Parts: sequence; structure tokens; C-alpha cells
Amino acid sequence: MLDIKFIRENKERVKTSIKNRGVDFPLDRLLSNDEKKRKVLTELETLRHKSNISSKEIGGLKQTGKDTKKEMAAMKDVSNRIKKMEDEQTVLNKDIDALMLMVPNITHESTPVGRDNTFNKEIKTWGAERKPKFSFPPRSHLEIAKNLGLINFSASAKMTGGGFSLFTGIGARLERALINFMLDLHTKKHGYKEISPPLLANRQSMITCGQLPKLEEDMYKLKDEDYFLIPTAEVPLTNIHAKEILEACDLPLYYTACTPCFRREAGAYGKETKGLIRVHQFDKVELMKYVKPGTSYDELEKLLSDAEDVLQMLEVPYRVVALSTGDISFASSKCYDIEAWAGSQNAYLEVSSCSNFEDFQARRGLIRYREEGKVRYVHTLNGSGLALPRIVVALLENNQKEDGSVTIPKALQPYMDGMEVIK
RNA sequence: GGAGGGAUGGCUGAGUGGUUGAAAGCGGCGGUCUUGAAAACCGUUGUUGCUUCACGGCAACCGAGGGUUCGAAUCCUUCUCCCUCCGCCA
Repeated sequence: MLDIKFIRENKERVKTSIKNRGVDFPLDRLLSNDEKKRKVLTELETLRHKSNISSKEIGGLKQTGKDTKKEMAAMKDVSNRIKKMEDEQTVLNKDIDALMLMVPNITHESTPVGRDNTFNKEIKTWGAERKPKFSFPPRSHLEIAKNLGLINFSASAKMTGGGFSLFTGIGARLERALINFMLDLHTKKHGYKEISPPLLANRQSMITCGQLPKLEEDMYKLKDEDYFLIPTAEVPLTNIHAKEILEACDLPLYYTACTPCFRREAGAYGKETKGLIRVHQFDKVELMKYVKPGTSYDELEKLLSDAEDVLQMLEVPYRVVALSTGDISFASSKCYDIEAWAGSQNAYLEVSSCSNFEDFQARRGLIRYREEGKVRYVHTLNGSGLALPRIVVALLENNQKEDGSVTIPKALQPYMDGMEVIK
């Protein structure tokens, strides 16, 4: 959420930002309602002031046993007018509140301007020389996993449905090894605190992060309660300090959590529905930071490099892309995607989005801190570090040998009881 | 699932219809005292909105919403959360 005052005073900037994102938003309606609201509020407060004074008067008169009929009749009138204005205010507030939740964040000046992902900007590549050159026709991760008995898609389809995975044996072990490897890296080397949160979150938590009101369709919702299956650990992590005032000396706070992520992927039918690339449930290690405003862009770079570290240690080639205004999410000001190279896809796959939300989420969730007596909103950032299934795709495809075996990167071997090759 | 109890400022906790935004204590901050610290003493100490060039002024907020009343922290009502006990279960 943006500050209404900021919107009022920077109308053109907000307008441009909305336009650059290629979305529609009734900014004029918001501003005119806001103006009306303030007018009503001023009148309302004048009336309340009158009522407060006269109420005290009546109290005083009553105590001395005097007659208050006249005063009470006048108060009744004022009180009715107040009620009327309050109703008016409620209607305005409802509309304003709903609109305020729909205003996208202002994109940072370094975010490339453009209407869609073709305007994204490649920032860097790493390990291009490590991209595998196959002397044989490479198999897809699906084939490899099937041949080595790592994943059983027909079992998951039978018990649940399409778009789910069931890891078996060494496959399941590989998942667990990756999770432990990443969590160890982030907690021990990068200084994040490990969290194991609920996997269901309520409506307000979803609003805080910006998943709601816009993306309700994309989430799994419980029938009997107003709870959602979390689409990312960003939701619980960002809500840890919702409605709190933190102390400046406690910042920055770094959290990490590995959780399953549930996504309906509505509208994505037909797109990469086979295999591990797009599934309804996947594990992801998430990184999340609460920081002071002035530091958030430096913190974003650090967050990015913490996520990159995973790929470097796993020796997976990747590139980093700065998302354009048309591709960036509703809540973020700036976002880097990390894309891992997958050898037989012959393409980069998104494995992480690292975003700075500035105070957009903090405003929605009332996440603040106190410094020198002043209360301010924190800046929140998050990024995957990393999403599991696509890492598995990259590892299987990049490290496959002609005989169908797959080598395990050195950094991961201790987590696999020293196993060097899956065969 | 059943039965009770509760939710007040950073914390503990008083307050059952009328100058109560709220006693008291703790904590925090400032000061006096001290070589320094502690203790003691004095003062100060919530958030948000509107308005003002500014000093300031006004309003709202005692878990959330709705109601009663001239007037609600205080009465009624719905909801949420927490605690205790019982039951069930991993």
C-alpha cells in the first residue's frame, strides 16, 4: 500500500508508475473520494467537538441537580447529525480502502521500463563455461528421473491429480539433501534465523503481502475457514512482525524457512504441465528481511548474492535478470529473477525472485520500528533461496552422463552420505 | 467438541454510565545528587488522522464490529484471540 498523502502529492508519479506497469487503475476516483472524505471528516470532527463539550456540561449540571432537558434535546440533534455523517464516511472509507489495496507499488528508478517480459534486462551471467556440452542426445529430467527411479508421477496423479510430484528413494533423499544444504548455508554462512511456520494463513496475512485482493484465484482456499494454503513462505515470514513496533537496534532481521508452496496455476494449463517445471505443490527455501528504509537496496543486493551462492556452490550456471515494470509483481519496487540453466531444456528456468517491497507490505501489515522516538515503517524484502524442483531439473539435466547416471555436486555430497553419482 | 475465565498504554494492573486518554507500579528518557555508578528524589514518557508556515488546536483509539444513551473503557449483542478444566486425537 502506498501512503495516501504520497499519492495526493505525487499524482503524476503514481500515474506514470501505473502506466508503466500496463495496468488500469481509477486514480481520479480514489483522489476525489479522498478529498470528499477529508471534507466530511472535518465537519464530523467539529460536530463531535460540540458534542464533547456539551456532554461535559450536562454532566456538570446533573451533578448539581439542575434541569438538563433543553441541553439534552440539543444534543440529540447534534448526535443525529453525527450519525448521518458517520454513515456517509463509512461509504467513502469502504471505497477508498478497497481502492488503496489495489494501487500497485511505485517501481524503483532502476527497474527497466517496458510493458512485458521482453523488456527485462539481463544483469549478469555466471558459469556459462560450465554449461554442459553433450556428446550424446541429452535426456530430459523426466526421463532421467524415471530411469533412475527418483520420481513417480503416476502415483501422485493417482492419489491427487495432475501437477503434483512424488519423490521416491534417492529422489526423496535428494530433495531433503537440497533443503538441508540450503538451510545450513543460509543460517550458518549468511546469518538468517530458521523458522518453521504454519502452512495455512488467514486473509489478512495474504493482504499484507499483496497476494490479496488481486490473486485469490491463484491460491488454494479452505472451504470451512477463511484460510489459504500458503503460495510461498513469504506470507508467514512477512507476518511474523505484523502489527508490531520493532526497536531500531533489532534491525535488520533475517529469516529463512523451507515450506511447501501451493499454487493453483490457474490459467497456466498447457504450459509446461509435464514434469517438475510447473507443479501445484513444491518445496522452497525462502529468505526474508526486515530492514531500515535507507539500507533496503543494499540489502537487496546482499539477498540476491545469498541466493546466487546456492547455485554457485551447486555449480549450476545461471543468469540474473532485472524485471521490467510490466513483468514485476504488484507489490515490489524492484525485482531480480535468478534463472538456472537446464541442459536439455536448453533454457534458463526461474528459480528465484528477489524483491524489495520498500514499505508497501509494511504499510499493509503495520510493520514498524522506532528510532529516536519516531515510529516508521520498515522495508521488507524477500527472495527464494531457492525453489527446489527446478534445481532438481537443472542438476539432473546438467550432470547427466551418457550411461544415464547423474553426478552429485561436491557441496551436496555430504548431505547424501557421500554419494557421488546417482545410478 | 463441552464448561468456565479473560482481553485496558512498552509491561503489570485499577477502573461498572458523566471533565478518565485513562490511577498506581515497573520499564524508558531527561535532570538533581555522585569522582563514576547504584540508590534516592524531581520531571517526562502511547498511536493515528485532520488542520496550521509554525507554536499549536481538534478528533479518534481501553481485542474487532454492531447496538442502547444527550453521553460508553464501563450496559446489550455478534465475532476473534488467549487462559483453565473436561473429552477426543497425533
